[in-house]
Amino acid sequence: MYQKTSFYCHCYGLLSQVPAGRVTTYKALAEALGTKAYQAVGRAMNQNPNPIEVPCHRVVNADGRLGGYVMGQQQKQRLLEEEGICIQSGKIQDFKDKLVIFE
DNA sequence: CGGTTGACCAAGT
DNA sequence: GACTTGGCCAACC
Repeated sequence: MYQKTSFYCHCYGLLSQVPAGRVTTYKALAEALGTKAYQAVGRAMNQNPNPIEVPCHRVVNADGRLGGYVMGQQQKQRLLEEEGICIQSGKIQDFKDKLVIFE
């Protein structure tokens, strides 16, 4: 499993809790981890050791933008739309409505 | 152990 | 709307 760091492990764990058709933000993940290392969360996704088990394409910026993606935002956007998320000009529509917060 | 980096965030210009 | 500045924190060198 993920034994790189508990930090990364948490990110993947939380992310795996996000159902299809929903999205989360780097901020939400970091906050759920009890930290403010938003960038660190993004780093974990970039290092993404297992893009299969971890739907990193469901993670977006706090503004509702797609942010980045290993395969490019184009691919990320397409994947999200496939799950029922509407995106326009690289921004998610009804972003807050689809946003998932970890409690 | 100090400095740089980064799929970020927020506020200011 | 775009760009700049400051801040945050883990990972890397």
